[in-house]
Amino acid sequence: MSSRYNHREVEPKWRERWAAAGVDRALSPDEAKGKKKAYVLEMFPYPSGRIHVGHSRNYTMGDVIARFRRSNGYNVLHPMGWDAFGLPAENAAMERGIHPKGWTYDNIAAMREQLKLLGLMIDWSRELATCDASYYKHQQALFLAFWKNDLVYRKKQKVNWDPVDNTVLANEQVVDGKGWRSGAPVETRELEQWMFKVTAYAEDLLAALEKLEKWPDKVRLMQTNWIGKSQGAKIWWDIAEAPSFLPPSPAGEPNHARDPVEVYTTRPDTLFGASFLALAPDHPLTKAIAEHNPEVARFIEQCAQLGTSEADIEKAPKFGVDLGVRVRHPFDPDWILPVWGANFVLSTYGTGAIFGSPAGDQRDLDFANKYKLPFKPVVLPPGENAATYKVEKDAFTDDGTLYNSKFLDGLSTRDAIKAAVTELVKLKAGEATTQWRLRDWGVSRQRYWGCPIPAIHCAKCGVVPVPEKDLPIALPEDVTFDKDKPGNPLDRHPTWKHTTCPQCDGAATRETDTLDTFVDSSWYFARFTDPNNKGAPFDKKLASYWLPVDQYVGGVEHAVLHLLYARFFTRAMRDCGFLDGPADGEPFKSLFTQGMVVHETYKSATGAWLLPEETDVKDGKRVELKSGGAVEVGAIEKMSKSKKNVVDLDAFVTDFGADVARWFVLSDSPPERDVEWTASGVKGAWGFVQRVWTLTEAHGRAAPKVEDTAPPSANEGEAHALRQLAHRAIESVTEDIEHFRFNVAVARSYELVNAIAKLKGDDEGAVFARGEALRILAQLISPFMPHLAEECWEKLGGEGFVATAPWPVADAQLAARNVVTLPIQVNGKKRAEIEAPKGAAEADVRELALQHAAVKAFLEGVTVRKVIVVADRIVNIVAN
RNA sequence: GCGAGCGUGGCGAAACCGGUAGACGCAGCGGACUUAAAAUCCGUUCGCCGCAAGGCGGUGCGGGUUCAAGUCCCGCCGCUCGCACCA
Repeated sequence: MSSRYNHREVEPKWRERWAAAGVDRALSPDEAKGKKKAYVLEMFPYPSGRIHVGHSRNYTMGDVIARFRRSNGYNVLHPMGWDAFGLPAENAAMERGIHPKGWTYDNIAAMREQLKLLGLMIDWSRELATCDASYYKHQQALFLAFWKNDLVYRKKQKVNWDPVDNTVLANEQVVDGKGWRSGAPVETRELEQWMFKVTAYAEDLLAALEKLEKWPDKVRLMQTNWIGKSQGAKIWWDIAEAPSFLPPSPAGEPNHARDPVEVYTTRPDTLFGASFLALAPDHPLTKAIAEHNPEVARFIEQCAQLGTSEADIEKAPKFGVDLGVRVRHPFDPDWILPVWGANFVLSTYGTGAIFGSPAGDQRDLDFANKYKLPFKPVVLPPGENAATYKVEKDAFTDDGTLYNSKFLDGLSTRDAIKAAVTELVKLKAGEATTQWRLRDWGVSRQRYWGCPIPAIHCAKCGVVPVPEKDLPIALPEDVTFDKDKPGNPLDRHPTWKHTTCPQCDGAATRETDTLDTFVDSSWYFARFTDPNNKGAPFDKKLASYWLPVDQYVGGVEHAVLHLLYARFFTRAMRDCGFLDGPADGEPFKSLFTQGMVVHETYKSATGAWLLPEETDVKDGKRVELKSGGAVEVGAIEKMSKSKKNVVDLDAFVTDFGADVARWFVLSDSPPERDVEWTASGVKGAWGFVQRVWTLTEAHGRAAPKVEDTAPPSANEGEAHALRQLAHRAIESVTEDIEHFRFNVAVARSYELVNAIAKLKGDDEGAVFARGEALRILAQLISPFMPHLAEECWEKLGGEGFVATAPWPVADAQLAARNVVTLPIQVNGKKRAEIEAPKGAAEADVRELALQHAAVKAFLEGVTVRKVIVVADRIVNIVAN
């Protein structure tokens, strides 16, 4: 009689045995002589509290790859750590009076235990947390090195300011232009901020994308667009008229009343369609006028309330104000245009000033229509007539032929751009220029729970770096988070910031800004190569051995910022002498962006979110367990704590086991797409686990070894068919894992199990074929369900761990398909099937197809015009 | 608003480089076993017409290219992600 598979005993047993045998450990380069290395990494988690099954997908995918590589003889590095600085810890501190440090470390302890339950093959000896001084000490050293190498500077930047809470707001803390806690309208303030010179590498960050062949095209495209290299022109517009209040200044000094306004455009060809100039609200000229013109001042104020989020600014209705300045058209001194301030002009791109050419740009058109500014079209779309073509509500932004444009008339868009630039250069009114959308990275945060910036402000010496011997600059722990004492706790700490200047020994203050948490995650993958190094961020040799990360797995939401910053950091670390490799500066050789786990959301009668386990289905309706009241079933959304649509990992593993969770999140949906967590899916995975175990146990004897010769009866009839299928499964699953088609690998495993169950009989051949297939099955599922696979492996008399056994190799002869089924189409519609030997000659196949009775019926009365034979695939007969 | 992606049965999906649409799983239906249920096993399941053989239609919508389109091109619709201080 077969016993039920008991995951509660089996799973912890194997985890203990793996740990005792050190299966999870990465070998040192010396120990691993002769082995290839594989560095597999999942984006490390923020320790937000507890792990739910949604998180597990990302780590399971990485684990499948890590285990697969281990089985294929690689020296595998698969580490885990914590992205432990950040806002939620401070929010928890404010809301619940807990210290961010205690909250964070408690969460880490809980989540570590949960992750261990999953049976991930992780080298826990390399665990790190970015909030440890032992980690951020080295980050401060990197900051100082970047500073020394001219990759760090200070600059004024706009921030969202909450005037009630007296604090800087993150974009996500601005809701409808108001602070999320105070509800006060947001103001924009300028603060002196620390910047990383990412743009120093703009050209290389762009060019190198082409070589990242194992990154998804969509991510490369998003990065390309983000970097946004564009060719265009700067144009200088002479001022014809300016308000008299703009103060005059001596020659040679900047003067808003006299200096031309510089504009950047990618479309100088549309200059004759210019209707106005528009400046950003924080353009120097706009600001200078606002000092004397209340209407312009109000305009700036209104813009400030939009916050700093580009999405919010661009979604807002367009508005502007006439600045009272008039400029001359570069191609016609008598043509005078108005200068406006406009909310849709971004100060962070180009020169913060544009010329509006309404017929050729939708935003310019909307603006011109709103303020009744006259304009005319200058680009004629292909196929349109100049006499009748009109632009009213829809701008034409594509290429066409120039008209209404004097010397540019008749030229194509492309030629006209060149001609216009040539003319601008001749008139000394402009020049060709390359523009980037990419900006330098502002890393200052006015927050407590982050890495302190190692700088000192001295009244005499200015801003001075902290000497390296004084690192780490550690966060003080005695801080308060009272709601009524707002601002940065570091800044208001009574003693922490007071120090002496390392240069003049005079009284000085520490920098109280901390680093953006994106900095923490920009180099952690390098630290993992040598996580316990006390004297340096990491050893050069170890980093060169392990880097780049061979397989990086994470959410597509990081497609731009995190990945770009990490690419910048690797280059910067290399150029500052920390890294020898990878020479191309690319940290991640292969990238996979996985989909999320989504789940239905539930709301009680009172409108409160409910956990799935707080509800049940009764008579086809979902009800609240506690009250019996009706539950409103909401949208299927990404599992998140706030909507409570989460399934906690501990409880699930207790009920069903880690293997069921792992199998489920990889089944059904392709890894890059979202997967919905459902009870029926769990049931399916559970049933599969039981079935594999039942079949293995029922077999009741050791499986043949790889080197054993099959008895002749195993190569006949059904036994032979099972052997073929098993060896084809090896080929397929191996390919599927290589290409991240985990859901297909799962389907192949089902097919194999179905075939094993189907083969009856206890003769020598059947026993051999079944034993062999079960052994192969245990190996093929071992990266997905490692605990079950070990138990089966042991039952089948396998030596050692299945986790360290060499990956099975398909017998090419058994896996080969000698006969193929070819569909025969007549005029593209399938009419028959024929069987033909693989690689059969085209003429033979053609003949077979034409002679087929069913085909002949369709060819009666028509002439065969053409017969297309695609070898081993299809035959299509064209006839009429 | 801008940039990117996705859309296939009742449901999750598969389909390699343009070559049999629906593998595999879930759910359903029919049956076997059983006092009964659960579990298990066997069969069946895209729609329409047909006793059947078979035929016709079908991959969000509308066009196009091709001997052949889920796959390529153009235009829509819907959803998801990112937009620089969430991580």
